[in-house]
Amino acid sequence: MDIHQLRVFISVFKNKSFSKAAKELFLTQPTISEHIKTLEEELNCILFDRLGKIIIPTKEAEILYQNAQEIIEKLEELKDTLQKIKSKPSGNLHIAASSIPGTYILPKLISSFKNIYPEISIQIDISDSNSVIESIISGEILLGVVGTKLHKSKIEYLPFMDDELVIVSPNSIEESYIEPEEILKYPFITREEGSGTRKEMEKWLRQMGLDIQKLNIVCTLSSTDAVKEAIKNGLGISILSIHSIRDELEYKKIKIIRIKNYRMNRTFYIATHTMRTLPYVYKIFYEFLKEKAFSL
Amino acid sequence: MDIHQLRVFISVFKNKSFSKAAKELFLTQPTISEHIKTLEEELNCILFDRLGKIIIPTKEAEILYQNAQEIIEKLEELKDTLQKIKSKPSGNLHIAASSIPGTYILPKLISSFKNIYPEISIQIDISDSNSVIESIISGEILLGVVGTKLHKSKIEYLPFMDDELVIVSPNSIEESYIEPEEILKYPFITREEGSGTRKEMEKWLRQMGLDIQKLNIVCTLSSTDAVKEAIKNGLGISILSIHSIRDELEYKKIKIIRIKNYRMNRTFYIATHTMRTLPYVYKIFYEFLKEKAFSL
DNA sequence: AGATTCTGATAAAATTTTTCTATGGATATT
DNA sequence: AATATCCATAGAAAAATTTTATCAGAATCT
Repeated sequence: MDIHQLRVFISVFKNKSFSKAAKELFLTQPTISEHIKTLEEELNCILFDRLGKIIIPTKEAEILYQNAQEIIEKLEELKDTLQKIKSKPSGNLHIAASSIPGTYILPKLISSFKNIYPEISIQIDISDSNSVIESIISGEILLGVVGTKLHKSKIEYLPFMDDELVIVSPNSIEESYIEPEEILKYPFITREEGSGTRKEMEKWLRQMGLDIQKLNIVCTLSSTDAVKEAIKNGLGISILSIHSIRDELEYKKIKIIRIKNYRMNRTFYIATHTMRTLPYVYKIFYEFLKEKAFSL
Repeated sequence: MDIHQLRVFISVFKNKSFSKAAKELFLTQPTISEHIKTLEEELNCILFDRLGKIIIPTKEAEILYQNAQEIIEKLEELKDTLQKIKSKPSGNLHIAASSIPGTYILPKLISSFKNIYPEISIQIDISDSNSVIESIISGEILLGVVGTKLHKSKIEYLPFMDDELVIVSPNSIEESYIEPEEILKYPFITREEGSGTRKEMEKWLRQMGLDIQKLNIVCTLSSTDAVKEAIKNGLGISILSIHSIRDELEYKKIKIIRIKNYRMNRTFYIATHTMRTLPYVYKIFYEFLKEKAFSL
């Protein structure tokens, strides 16, 4: 059954005439006749008694009229709903991010996003870049923020924010610029094996040509905050994202030591699946991030 | 939009596959593709993300799924309703009848009809045959019972019951068979001018070759009951339908005088419009009357 | 009563939509 | 790397919708 037929029926019922319905719907009268006939056959009942000049709807027509109207209304409503979720973003935003973006970058951005779209609720899952990408591929998550590019064919990466890894030390250390090898001189605080940050750290040390085995590791901790506390208390130095020590730097609780002629820069990316359609809320958030990119 | 497309969509959504939907609906996979494409265009949104081997429904698809199911359910329900009013007769039966059938024949029949179909409520409008036919032609009434055929082209008449008009007299009169002219001897009670029964009476007297002016009219009354009372009290004779004096004859309150070699027979008909469709309740009642025809 | 003007029905042609076959490219599985 | 399975696309075939043209019946108006 076609909705079109129901519309035709409704017009005939209202106009009490096949030909008037034809005019109303910009169709010809035989077309109307045909549609009513089809409906009558499909529903196995007579809808109009043709008395020559006038037609009279049957009881069946009265029932059909009520229901047909409801069905068409429901359909219009549905179309409306589908349009509205495009124009009035609300709902749940479930995103994943690796630890630095998830902990130090997104919360601030999300706070200002919530000011614009208060009805949108947001959930951030923090894990490492690898898990974030995996959950996007598996379809669990539609949008992530990561610091590494993986599975390049299936994931679209939009550069979104720069990060710099710096050597963070207690204020007690006087030097501000050192050679890479000098790192080995200082007591070093590290993250637990397997953590994303640990891998990242090792990658950079290797890149500077340092043998990780030769590090003077005094402590292994399992969170960035714990590492920061250890540094504040003069336990040693570590390598951290500049984003993670914004406050501590401002209040001069710790200091940065830079390596001569060397910067540990990296970029965070917004990661999405190349083939998935983002619901409107996600698109909005995506555009928002794009606009705010590189602003911190 | 075709309901068919919604069914296709629902199948794809449930099966999470175009080709499985094709199998389920006995269509080919390209047909399914085409239908989903059409829907997507009509609703102006993507319904499934095609990730190669698997498809994932979008948010829009989730919404459409809910609504499409409801719409289809509503449609099935509607078809059901239209079938049910065929199988479970209930509702209102509005019929018209001329005075004798309406007063003395139908009540009894309706009583036994109600025993079979208790949910059907019945209204009888009693008027003269002319008005009954007019109200059928005007569409006000779908079924009537009358004693005369009028407007034969538009009305279908089904013979339904015989009537005999008899001369009714007080028990005090001894004769039981008289010649037509002898009617003039007796004091005569008549109905008011314009009433159907009066016209009928005049018609029969004229047919017997009697001059109505010569009747010895002692009283003009406006209901059959009043006439009967008058006869019981010995005021005079009258001509009445045999149906209207069934009880009085049984208890011998009055007597019948017949005319030698002459019978005032007529037939009652069930009258319906040739072009109107009878709702199922009416059809049932019509069949019921047909079955009970000539049974009283 | 007869002409006119409504009404809807019908047949045949034109058009549009639906469906199929065949094929291709992509992804997942072994 | 080979195979199987998935969806998309193009073109042909089938089915449906719609139109034009015409008819017959009913109401209306001389």
